[in-house]
Amino acid sequence: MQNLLQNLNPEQLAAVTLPPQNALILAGAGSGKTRVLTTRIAWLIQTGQVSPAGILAVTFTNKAAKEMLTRLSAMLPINTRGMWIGTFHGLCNRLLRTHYRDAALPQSFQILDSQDQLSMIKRLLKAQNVDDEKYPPKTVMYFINNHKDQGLRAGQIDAYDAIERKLVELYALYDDQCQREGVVDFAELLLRTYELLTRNQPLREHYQQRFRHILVDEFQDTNNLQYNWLKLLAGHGTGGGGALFAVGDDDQSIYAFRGANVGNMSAFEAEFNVQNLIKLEQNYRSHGHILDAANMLIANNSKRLGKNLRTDAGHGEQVRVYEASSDLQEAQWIIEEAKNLIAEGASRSEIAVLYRSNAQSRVIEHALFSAGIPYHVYGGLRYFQRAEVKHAIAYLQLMDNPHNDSAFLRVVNFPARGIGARTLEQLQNAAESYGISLYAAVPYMVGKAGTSLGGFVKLVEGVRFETQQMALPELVRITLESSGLLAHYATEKEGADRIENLEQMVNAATQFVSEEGYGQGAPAHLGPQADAQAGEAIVNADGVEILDADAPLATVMSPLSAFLSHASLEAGDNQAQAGQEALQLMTVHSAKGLEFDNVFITGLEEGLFPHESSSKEDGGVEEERRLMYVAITRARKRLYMCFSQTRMLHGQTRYNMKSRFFDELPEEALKWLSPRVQSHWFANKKATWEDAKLSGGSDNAIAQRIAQQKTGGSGWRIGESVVHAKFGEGVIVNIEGSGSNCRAQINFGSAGMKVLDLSVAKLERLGR
DNA sequence: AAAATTCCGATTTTT
DNA sequence: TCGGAATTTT
Repeated sequence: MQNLLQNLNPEQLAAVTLPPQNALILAGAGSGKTRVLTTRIAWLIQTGQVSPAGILAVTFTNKAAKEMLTRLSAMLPINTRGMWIGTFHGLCNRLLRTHYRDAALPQSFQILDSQDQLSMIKRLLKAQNVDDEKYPPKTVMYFINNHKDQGLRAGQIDAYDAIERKLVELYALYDDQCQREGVVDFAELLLRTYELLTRNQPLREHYQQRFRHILVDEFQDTNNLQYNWLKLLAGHGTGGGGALFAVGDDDQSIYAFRGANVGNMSAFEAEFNVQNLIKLEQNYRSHGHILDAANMLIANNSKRLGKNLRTDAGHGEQVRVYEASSDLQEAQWIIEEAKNLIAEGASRSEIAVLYRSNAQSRVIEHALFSAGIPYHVYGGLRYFQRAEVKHAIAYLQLMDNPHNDSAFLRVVNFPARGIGARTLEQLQNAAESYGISLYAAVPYMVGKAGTSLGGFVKLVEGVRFETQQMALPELVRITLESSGLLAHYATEKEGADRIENLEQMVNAATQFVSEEGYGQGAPAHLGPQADAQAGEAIVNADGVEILDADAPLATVMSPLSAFLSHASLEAGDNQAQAGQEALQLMTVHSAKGLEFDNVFITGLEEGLFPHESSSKEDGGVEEERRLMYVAITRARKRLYMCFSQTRMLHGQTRYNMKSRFFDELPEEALKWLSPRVQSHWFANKKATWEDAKLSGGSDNAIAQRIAQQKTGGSGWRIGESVVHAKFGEGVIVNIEGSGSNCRAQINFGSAGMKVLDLSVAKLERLGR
């Protein structure tokens, strides 16, 4: 215990040892948030205030859940099994598996990832003869998901026009189809669980009484459904529920675009009558100048809960700012500085290059590649998303639940076995008219189609039978073999990597079996294991028996089902990073939660960061500012910021102004590395030749770029910075016509793009 | 059924 | 511009 609370600062200590009441912890970046969360759990258990089974800890990502578990088992001598620590989706999965009958799901329901969901919607639109120009599949998907995230079923939506009515209809049809197939999408996991607990009083009360302490990480990222889900479990308004301990940072709320509602923080404070609000403002990560920059920037946001980070570390070095003339040159500069850092002894993995959008990585990657510096890009395809792996998973899914049409269609003719588009169309019609799955419709097919499809069914059934008594890894191996996938890729030229990925799956299954505590030899197909310790049986007043969805999962899921859930809910690592020392390239979003000694924030230009589409939605710029805040607070020792006067985007050269965020940073914390007086025209001219050299451009390319420096005889040049009395600072993007008919297209940033007559408009040159 | 061609979209992302 | 998905050609 002494150990546990050692070295906590007063605020952290206060948070950890709060009485069992609702609490809101405002945890600034680098303030030891995870430490507080895990120490709180350990303290509650060690002081005997709660048993491990009374703990529910919820996170958003598997990574965060895993980290919490790891830290906890280091702190506590006891088994962490009894605690419920996981993601919203993972916990819902567990609840639904246990109470599948009450939730009206088949025991081996399967989880659709976003890809599967989209393809299912496409299929639905086709079957319904819906014009996909008028109702793009993506739009339908967003409509469905957004409403599920709000807790709304199709029947609960008020539609005001024909289009909305159609979307509602499609939503209902989609849900029907999912139900027929026995599949659920990600949002459905949450909504189903919410509805289950709302509807079923004994179940609800059982879990409300069980979970004495509910702890939530990254609370600012919760959407409305998640908030209501927590409210329900915490027994809000019933008096009988547990205490909700929410940890979050409103200044790091950067996921509004996927439904996160920062307002949940203040809603929680008000609705749960929170008496315990603790701010963690002591930062253990960054040097002073970096924190000053972050603090001053974020102060420009309104509606904050209010927080100011402080550090005991000194000022440290200033933030280095660089203005490049082109995106190529920006990349070149980054590489020079990175080389210097490495020469000074910095480890490559302690250098991060952050950007607002993925498209920006290309130029930087190219430059790094040319310079021979190893790098790692975050956010590529994850293991379980790879085509070949998804194919293998589809075969496994069919063995566990043959009515999953997505899985059926994915592999019915892969590897090719002569089942073409016509055959499948017939099959889909049959399935449609009988209201059954494709698999179930196969017996209705006659002739050649019947034979070929029947062969496929026999294949699936055959493997299923053959593997009945096998353990999971063995089952996976046989499936890879019998499906013909291995043989198929063996004939492909580029198949070696794919085969390796497939073989990797046997290892993944082996690892899964040992980590999840399945008896090594347990048959993969078998349902809840007889020898596994059963969950505690509860009988309510009406004599209804409730089985607690307790660990281990083996009590409620067959190893195969569990493995398939795992594959859907945890898509796995992004590519084989080879573990070598490499520069870290990623978007600002994916950098959240990480920290590095040295950080580059790149592309700090109006239109890019803040992104132009953010200025259209209200609160958009404030969210971009929070994003910038996240970016700045990633850095421990050294922070670089850069921007470029010209940039190639979607095949066109764009002329951007420097980001407004520079004006919101303390000048004394910045060190400008590039001369700021240089005119755009001169810089562009220079850029033209430098870029030509960098990219090895031909004379033709050089001439083309120089041709862009046309003036229209107006005295103004493209790329030049100007000031207009009304619109403020801008950059000339294009010049049309000549003489008295000469008009210039000018990007005034937040004031928008304007076309001005140069003989009329009063413009001044900007000597920056 | 594979190969070639056209078309489309383009912020951010986890489950 | 460029990568992927959809469509058409061989």
